[in-house]
Amino acid sequence: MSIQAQIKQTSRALDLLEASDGNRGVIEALSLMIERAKLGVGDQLPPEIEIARKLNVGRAKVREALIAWQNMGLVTRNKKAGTRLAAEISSSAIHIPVTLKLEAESLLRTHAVRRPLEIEAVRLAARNATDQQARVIRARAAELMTVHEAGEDWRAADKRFHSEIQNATGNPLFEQLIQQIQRAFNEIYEAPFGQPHLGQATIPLHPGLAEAIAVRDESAATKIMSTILDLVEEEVRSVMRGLHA
Amino acid sequence: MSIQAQIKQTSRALDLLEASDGNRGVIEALSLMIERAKLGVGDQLPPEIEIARKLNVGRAKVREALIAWQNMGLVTRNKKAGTRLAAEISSSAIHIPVTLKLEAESLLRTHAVRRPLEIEAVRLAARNATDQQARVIRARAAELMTVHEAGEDWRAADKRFHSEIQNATGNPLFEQLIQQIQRAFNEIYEAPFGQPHLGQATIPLHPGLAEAIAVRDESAATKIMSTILDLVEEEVRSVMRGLHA
DNA sequence: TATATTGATTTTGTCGGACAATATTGTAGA
DNA sequence: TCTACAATATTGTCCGACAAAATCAATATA
Repeated sequence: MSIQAQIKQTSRALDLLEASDGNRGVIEALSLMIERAKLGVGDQLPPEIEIARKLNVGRAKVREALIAWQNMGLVTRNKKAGTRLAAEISSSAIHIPVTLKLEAESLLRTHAVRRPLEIEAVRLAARNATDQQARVIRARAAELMTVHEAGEDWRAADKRFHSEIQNATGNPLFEQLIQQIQRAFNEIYEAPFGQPHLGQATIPLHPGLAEAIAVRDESAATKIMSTILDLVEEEVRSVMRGLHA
Repeated sequence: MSIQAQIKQTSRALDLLEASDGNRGVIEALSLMIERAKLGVGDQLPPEIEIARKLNVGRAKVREALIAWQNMGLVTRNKKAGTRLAAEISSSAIHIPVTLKLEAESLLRTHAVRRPLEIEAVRLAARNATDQQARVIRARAAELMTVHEAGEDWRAADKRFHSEIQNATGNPLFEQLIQQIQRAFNEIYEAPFGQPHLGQATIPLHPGLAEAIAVRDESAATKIMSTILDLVEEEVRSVMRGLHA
């Protein structure tokens, strides 16, 4: 290898920290700025021009960083209204974009990916939940039953229940991943089929699930969760059959 | 509401299709262009300026679209080398961005999420693999062993092996998700710890895994995969311990 | 001949300035 | 008090220019 090439490599390795991928520097500086100013969800950022001046970079660079955040759903941008925070931003966190490529026939595939994650989440919840969390899970299940029996829209309550379970795993990634997959699922489901009210049949199973987690019975909990997922899958299949007919 | 405001709203609703979020139009046009030109993974796109001319928009707009794709991992961009496709792009697919928020201590958490996905992938592969796919998996395992015994860098071969398994599930979402999580894992791993050569100890187990899948033994296959994941996890733990000491 | 160096070229990256589009805000009038 | 209109701030888009870097080709050197 030539001397110059060696020098090049060395210097590149040294620069990796700050230069590694384009506007990372700007993003980090912005995160820090936000943290310092104690901006929370809903707060407005300074205009692009001002940020650019403050960070001593061009407006284009700031724009790219902000657009990247917009694509990740961390901020919303509007003319005149400016850029507003849509999620908590801390300088210690890395946001990693993952893209799911969804085609029309992806409904069942999405569900197939969700399955192992949900089951593992339930298992971990049964293993790791604190007594406090177990109580909350039981309460959420009771709440869900009340809403359901009253004939009201139970989806929000259902979501709260499962959120609590995922929260009890002790690993926030489960909640993040599952909910985003769920969101993707709804996105392709709503388009052709309208309002999703999937999973009605599974609701009577929920109190049992809560109970199994509360008494730390991993095997019973995963078994119930598995049944729930089976029912949902069956429902999806029948809806799709109905559509093709 | 004023008449003008009403008109405004109506026209906005009509425009929603194409204008909804900024450069969606450009992105769609680009997808179509790529599909027409039959560009696949690894192929190079025309330079920004040319794309801009062809789509009759400014270079800035094209750049934003391409950068959005870059952030989603769909393309790679380099000076002089140009923009290359890193994933299949078709106009019929939706790319849904999912962002994982990773904190410093996320290494093990990332692994914990990967675990159920990998195990389920292996199970499905054992169930669904065609004879042809089984043969390829066996071949990849043999290849991996050769490379490893020769003392060379086995990571690429390892990746090919696991890709083939995920491919054999019949559900492309598994491959997408697992590999992106893996990418995230490496991103936080490489930064503090340097070269990642994790999983060396698991290589001797790989031929057995290939064999189990080939003979459709789901339970043996998931068992071996589980062991492999355990070993990797232990390795991560020990590396982290070494660092804290 | 083979290898290393140098230089040319192409493409993305960054900047600055200008104007367009538009949502918000304020203001005047019914 | 509400409605319609105008002013204004901010993002969105375009253009032109140059910087930076990676690749490729030609040249020099061992």
